Amino acid sequence: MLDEPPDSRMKPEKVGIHRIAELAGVSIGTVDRALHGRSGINEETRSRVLEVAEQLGYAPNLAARALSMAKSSLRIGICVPREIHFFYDQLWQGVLDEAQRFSHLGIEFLCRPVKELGKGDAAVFSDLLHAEVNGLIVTPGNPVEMTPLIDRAESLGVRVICVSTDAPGSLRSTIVFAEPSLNGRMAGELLGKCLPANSCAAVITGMMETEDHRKKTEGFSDTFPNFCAGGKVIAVIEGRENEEQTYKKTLRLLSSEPCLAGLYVTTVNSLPVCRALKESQHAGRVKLVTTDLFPEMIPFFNDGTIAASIYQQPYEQGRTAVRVLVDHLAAKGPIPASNTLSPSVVLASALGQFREIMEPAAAPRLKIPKDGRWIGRLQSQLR
Amino acid sequence: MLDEPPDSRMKPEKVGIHRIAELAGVSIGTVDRALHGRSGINEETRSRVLEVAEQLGYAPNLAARALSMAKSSLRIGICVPREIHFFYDQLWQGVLDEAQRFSHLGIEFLCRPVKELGKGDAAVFSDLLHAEVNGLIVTPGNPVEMTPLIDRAESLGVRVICVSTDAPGSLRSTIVFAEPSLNGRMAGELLGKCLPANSCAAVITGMMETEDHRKKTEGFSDTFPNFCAGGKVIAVIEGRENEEQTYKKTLRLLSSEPCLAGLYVTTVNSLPVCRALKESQHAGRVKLVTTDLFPEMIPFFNDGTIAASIYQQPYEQGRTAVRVLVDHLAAKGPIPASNTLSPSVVLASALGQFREIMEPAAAPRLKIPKDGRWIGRLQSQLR
DNA sequence: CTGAAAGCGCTAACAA
DNA sequence: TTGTTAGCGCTTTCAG
Repeated sequence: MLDEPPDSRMKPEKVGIHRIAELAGVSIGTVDRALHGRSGINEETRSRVLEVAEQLGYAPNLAARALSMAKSSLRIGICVPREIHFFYDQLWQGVLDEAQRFSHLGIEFLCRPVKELGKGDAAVFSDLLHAEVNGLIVTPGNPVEMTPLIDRAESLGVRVICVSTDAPGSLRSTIVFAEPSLNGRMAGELLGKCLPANSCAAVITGMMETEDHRKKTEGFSDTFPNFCAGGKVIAVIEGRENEEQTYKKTLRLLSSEPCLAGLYVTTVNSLPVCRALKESQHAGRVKLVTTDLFPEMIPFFNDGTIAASIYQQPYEQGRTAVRVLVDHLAAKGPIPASNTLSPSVVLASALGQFREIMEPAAAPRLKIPKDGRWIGRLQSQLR
Repeated sequence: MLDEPPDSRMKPEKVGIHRIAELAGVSIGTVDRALHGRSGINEETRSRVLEVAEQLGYAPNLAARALSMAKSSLRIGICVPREIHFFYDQLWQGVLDEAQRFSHLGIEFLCRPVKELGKGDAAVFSDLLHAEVNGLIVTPGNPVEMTPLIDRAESLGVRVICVSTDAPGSLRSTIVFAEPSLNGRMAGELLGKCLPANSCAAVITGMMETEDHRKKTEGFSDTFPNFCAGGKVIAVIEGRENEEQTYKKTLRLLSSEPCLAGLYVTTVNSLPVCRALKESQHAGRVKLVTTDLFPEMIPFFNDGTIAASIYQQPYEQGRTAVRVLVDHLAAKGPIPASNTLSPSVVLASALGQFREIMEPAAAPRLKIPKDGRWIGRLQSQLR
């Protein structure tokens, strides 16, 4: 163990706008104008200042900036559904957790949860626009209806980030999500690799009108045969988000298609499928790949009914959306054109890793301020 | 589209030490003393101030604090290997990216890369301790040698976070990693589910003396039979991190065990195994699960030689380590006892999601300041 | 024991 | 076109 004397590090001369001003022979006001491309400065002076800054490797002190801009602080609006809990609780939690971490930048978060995907989000959205937000995080349940609103926001200089669901034709600054077709393709690859050649598989989805459901189904159908020689997708069943209907249709499918070896459920509605499989003695024999993850699925993982689940990581989606927006707004960084998360493959052995999700006790029913108002702040550190 | 008038939100009165001082009828100096448990204040006054603060839900403005404490700012030391590139470049990148995001807190990062895991890290570590860091991020390649150093650091009030590798007996504040045995178990479950009953599998590892390699191997051996009825792990081969040796041993295994149906490589050394499989016409027929991910693996994914890879997400590990440490140091938040990431299952269909890793062009060979000194700063935003 | 005041580095409004 | 100056909210030092 070397016990060397503290190394003699020299303090590198602080480089701030004052230093630049000094070296360039101007005042800090001018330096500021040069650095920010503001008007009212001689081009010659500007380039001289910039050169000095560059030479010094100047980087602004963001703490100082945040502080000095404290009055005109940033406001971020959030318009995301409450239902389905399983998914959006996690998303909200991610948003709030990350928001909290930026409390010191004095960023204000206006949380406006909507009841359900696509229900009343347009009203809430334009409401937030009027609140003069600088950025908006939204889950556009109804892209067609939402697109003009998003475009208007962007044209007003309000950066819009879509989370979890896209509004493809719109001018939104970026999207944070797990591509639905990728979900389908991963499921297809997994099942294709796990089943013997010439196997039959089926998809149980919600409704093919829904883009998300359709894309997952297509992704699966395209991919499965590539990984299972001679494999076929013999049925696509629409459960229409209804438990009873899904349960019955699954039972019917199982009895009418005895060759069935694999099943892919594209929605969160996997419990009725699990029940149908168990009750008809198919559990474990028909390989089941589901979507997302919630506590009620645990037993079906443990007894082998569910082979794997493709998890869209809502918590990470929420965190990422906030992070990207804040990085852009506060640090003036660029916004990546897209931030697609890779869905993760959940296996029984790794269930323990998704603790936050599996222990409702640890994350008591998420409380979002009723009045929709929420200001970032860290836990009180009094004492 | 509702065009309502801007809602009449009242500005919530800013709550800072001035506000507290006002309401408590004291000066900001006194408030500061109360809030920080400093001496020289009447206990009665203190509790009154604290009460007011609590009532107001006061949270300090960290930007202001960082600014005013600019001289005595936080210092974080980072002691992580350079080699193997595949893995540690990503880890470093995650560390630097996240560090950069905290530049506004005026945190100073002392980066001291060591050549290779366990090579000279003790010296670097105690060096950093002398630099009076407040926190340390380290990859203890040789836990036994490192433990006393870590313990000393912690006893000096320096929080130590282990990344990627643990020093189990030490007093380190927390660990950020993907549990090796979990890697093995996931690989075992995947192969077990993809192979028919009574299949034979084998493990190719580095050396069983290495804890990481041993744990992965054990995890796999324990799990595989649970998911493959009658399945057996018929061989554990030590490639000793040597390409040639691994290649030859794999070839030998393949010819001596014609029943072999599955293979799990626990180390980054999977290329020679891929080559052996292809050249002996076993590619695709023997299901291969590998570890980690780097560009040279792409073709083997695409042609089906590699069925899946268990990826330890080094980038996320680096980011998480910095985030946890900064959250604790700057915001005085608690340090979670452990932060285990779930390894992700990489499939051919999802390769595109790991773009950062797959496109060396996009991330030109990571540059870590040679002198080991690095101060958080955002990319120069000069014009 | 308590109050007053000087910055930290930057932005923005106002003067020249 | 440029310089000057008043804060932003907090820590810290120096008086009272």
